[in-house]
Amino acid sequence: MNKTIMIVEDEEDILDLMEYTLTKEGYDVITCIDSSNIKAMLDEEEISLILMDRNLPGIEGTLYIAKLREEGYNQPVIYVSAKDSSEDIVEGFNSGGDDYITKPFNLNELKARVNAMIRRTQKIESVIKYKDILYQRSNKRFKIENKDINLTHLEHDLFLEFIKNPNILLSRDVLLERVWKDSFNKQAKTVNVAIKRLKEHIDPDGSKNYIQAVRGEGYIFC
Amino acid sequence: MNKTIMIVEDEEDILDLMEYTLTKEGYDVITCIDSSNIKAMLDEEEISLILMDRNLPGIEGTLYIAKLREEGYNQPVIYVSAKDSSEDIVEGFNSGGDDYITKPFNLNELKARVNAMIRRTQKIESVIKYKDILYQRSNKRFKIENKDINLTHLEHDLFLEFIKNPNILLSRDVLLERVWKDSFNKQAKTVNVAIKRLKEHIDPDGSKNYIQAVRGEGYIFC
DNA sequence: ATCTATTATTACAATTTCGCTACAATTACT
DNA sequence: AGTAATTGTAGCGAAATTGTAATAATAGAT
Repeated sequence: MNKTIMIVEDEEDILDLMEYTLTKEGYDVITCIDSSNIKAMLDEEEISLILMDRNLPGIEGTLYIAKLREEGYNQPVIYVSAKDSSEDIVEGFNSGGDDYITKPFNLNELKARVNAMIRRTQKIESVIKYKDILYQRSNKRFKIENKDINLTHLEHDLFLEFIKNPNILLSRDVLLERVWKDSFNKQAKTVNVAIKRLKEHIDPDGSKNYIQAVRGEGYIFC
Repeated sequence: MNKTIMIVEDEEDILDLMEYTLTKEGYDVITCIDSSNIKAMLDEEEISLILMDRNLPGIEGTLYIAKLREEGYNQPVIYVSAKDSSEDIVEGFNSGGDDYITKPFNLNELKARVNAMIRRTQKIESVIKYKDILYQRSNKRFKIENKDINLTHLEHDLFLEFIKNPNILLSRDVLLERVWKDSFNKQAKTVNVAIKRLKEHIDPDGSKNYIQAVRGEGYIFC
């Protein structure tokens, strides 16, 4: 699945150039020529990165991003701007930006910075390790103490959710929402049974205690 | 708890300048003048960011980082280098770097880039601290003197109410209303017992006296 | 020092939660 | 379609939690 990048830029030729370059690099690109429908896009699509001009019609890019951040939008932002003084750059970072590219920019550097930011923020780590548990994304399989574990589809998704959130309490509601696609018509007790079945596979003799119930709250993996 | 930054730089005056700047910015700094003990440091300390010169005695910085990445070290890396061509920069990112600052650099920009990288990569966990008590929102757990405390659901809610209102007198009615959902059919004496049970868990030997009764009024936590 | 109202403690009953099982429903695969 | 595997639901029992009431201890007033 391609990652989607949003480019906000009002100069058409620069916009086209960036879109062309990043599309060729394997990204899906959504373009905006002003800030009017950025939020709607962010709400609808899964945007992995925002490339942001600062000189937008109507509003300064950094002010817009600062507002977005306040509202909880957390997507990484790389400014692409002709404002190139140290003060401008610092302002960009302080407004919530993650990187700053000055115009005119080198296309290879743009690609490199975009790739690096996606790499860092999307954590496409091919393996996840936690204690004696190993997960390989390539084949979607878990190993515990180097032994292969056979899980059903549901158990896999459930365990992965725990592995991704070690030491974090997950309520039954949260689990239902994240692991079960059609969570609305499932009842919370369903989680109990699913977890019992998962435990049977990852810790048959119950010695490890990876997943613990927190009474009245949910389950925690540690 | 301060985040720790590792600086790898063989030019002493630059190293000192960076160390001074980042220390003033509130970071702990570990310095290396060559690559010889980087790995040992990474294994021992919790390093949040690596600032890396490329011209190290013995090995090219990008090669070293690429090797680290292969071995699974995942800490964010910002190169700080005099090599400033586009090719050099792209090479830096491709080796596994997350940002690239060219020498000579502006100190404010260094700070801004460092702060932004830390902000992005360190999901700051939300905690409440009061004296030797720590509450972690992520797992809804309390630590006292760094030891995990096991509380029941009710005790948890009750203690949290006190932690949120230190040095404020809370009447039994207020507590009932805020902590018990169905407060209308509970009697005030219920609070007494709940508090006694809470105390047993947070202060078994009664030495701390976190929560005190105020005769005729309620309870106060301090 | 004694008395009294308030709080702490204890014991027990009521309630809630969770793990487990058996079985039904659904899904996946041949 | 037929079969096996997976997943959801309901109910039971054990265990933990919580509320109530009775009793003991205590602080503050007289």
